[in-house]
Amino acid sequence: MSRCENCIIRQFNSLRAMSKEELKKVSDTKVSKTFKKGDAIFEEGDRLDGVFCVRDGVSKLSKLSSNGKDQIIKLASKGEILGQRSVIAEESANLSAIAIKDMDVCFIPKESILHTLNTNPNFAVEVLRHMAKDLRDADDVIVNISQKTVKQRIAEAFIYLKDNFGEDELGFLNLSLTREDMSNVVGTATESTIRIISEFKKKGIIETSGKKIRILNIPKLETVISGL
Amino acid sequence: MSRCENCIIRQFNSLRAMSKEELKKVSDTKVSKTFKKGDAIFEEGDRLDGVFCVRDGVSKLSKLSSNGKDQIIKLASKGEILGQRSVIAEESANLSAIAIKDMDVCFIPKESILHTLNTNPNFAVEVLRHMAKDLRDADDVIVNISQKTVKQRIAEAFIYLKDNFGEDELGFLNLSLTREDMSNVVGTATESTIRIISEFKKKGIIETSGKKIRILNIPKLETVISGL
DNA sequence: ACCGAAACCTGACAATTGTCATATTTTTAA
DNA sequence: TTAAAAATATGACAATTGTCAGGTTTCGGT
Repeated sequence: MSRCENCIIRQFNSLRAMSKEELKKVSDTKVSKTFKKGDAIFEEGDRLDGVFCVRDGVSKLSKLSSNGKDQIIKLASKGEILGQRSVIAEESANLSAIAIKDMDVCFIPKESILHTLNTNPNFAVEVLRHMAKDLRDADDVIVNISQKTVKQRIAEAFIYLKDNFGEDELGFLNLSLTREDMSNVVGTATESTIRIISEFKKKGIIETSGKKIRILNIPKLETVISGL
Repeated sequence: MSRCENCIIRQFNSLRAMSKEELKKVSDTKVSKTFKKGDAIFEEGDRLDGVFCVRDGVSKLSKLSSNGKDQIIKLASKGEILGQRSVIAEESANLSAIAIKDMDVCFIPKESILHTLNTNPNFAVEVLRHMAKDLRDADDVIVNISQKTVKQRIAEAFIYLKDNFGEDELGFLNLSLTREDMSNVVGTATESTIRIISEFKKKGIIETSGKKIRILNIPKLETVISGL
């Protein structure tokens, strides 16, 4: 089994602020796990006794609202640490984490994390910086959802998917969400998303092939986002 | 001038995790300031060279959206620390802080904060816990804004104002927002807010006297929130 | 290759929310 | 106190979005 000390993923998250010794301890207690598309890594309300470091795949972090719909708060992929907020706050999970692409993760028991937090200020500050960034992102999402139209938000979501997950050789988005997941990201009804995607197709802004989506005209997308 | 070591406000925020010595240093470098209603403590994009500890009054933290409307992300009062996120992330402020009730704050230069963060893990973890809570709150706001109607959100806002800022002897809310600020909290047009408040008045759910608002029927408000 | 389930699509309509225009009331400041 | 400015209020209407009801297509497993 691979050792954390040699793990490249580490470079992308706060674990890089751990000392050699701390990493060794983490490595000794960690457990590799895999999750298939659709599997839950954890669910809202679960007590987490550790965090999950994503080595491969993608997970959606969502929260069930009182009207029965899921709201996707974030998409997490390689390098992200899941469950950190709950472990630090010593609360049960406020979000569910469901795999939307087969995942390869390391489970790290919370003891190593909490101990390092309490003894290594570098690590604590590194985690703090990450959380500060998440918080700013959340603020931006709040503004977007409440001040932009559904069409603008969907256009933004495509740009987001391109920028964060990239495109394959043929220009198709590496990560294609179902219309329903897309709706849960932007906070709207599935039918609305379908209609707007159809409209984008008719206008030559995007193109689909099977369930893959290719962005054809970024300037037009930007125009939609700007709301003109 | 009063000393941080004796400041009661400290109990409510992460400064309580500082040692006597650290507090003394903070106290020596801090500067008391007052802001009148309408004054900006700082604005979106400002580089902050410290944080602001609120001793009295209330501030709205808001972000301007591309369509020219403000979105209020949070209302901060006694005990809150403003600007912490930006100082920690070493970024310019992502939000503006405007006083909505005359304020009495202490400005604490970032050096003391950052130095303590890097040397006192207790303090770092305490700050982390606070930020973890803010992040969860932000997640909840995202779900609320995208999945609930304007009417539900306004009803929730009244409960929020009552729970967080309390009522005076006569049962009037201690903090009354203008209709415009209320709109910017729930993310809707001012006219919509006015209409819904009128409706609540007609239904005997709330009552107004001048610019003060009194909640008359909490169960009815809860019913509105539940969406039946 | 086939079946059932899930995903996708479209129309028709209703509900919600935003915009504009215009009063009225309240607050503020000279 | 009094005039100007800001906040509140309401109507009429348009735009956006949601819901329901029916389709078709695509996909995964046997």
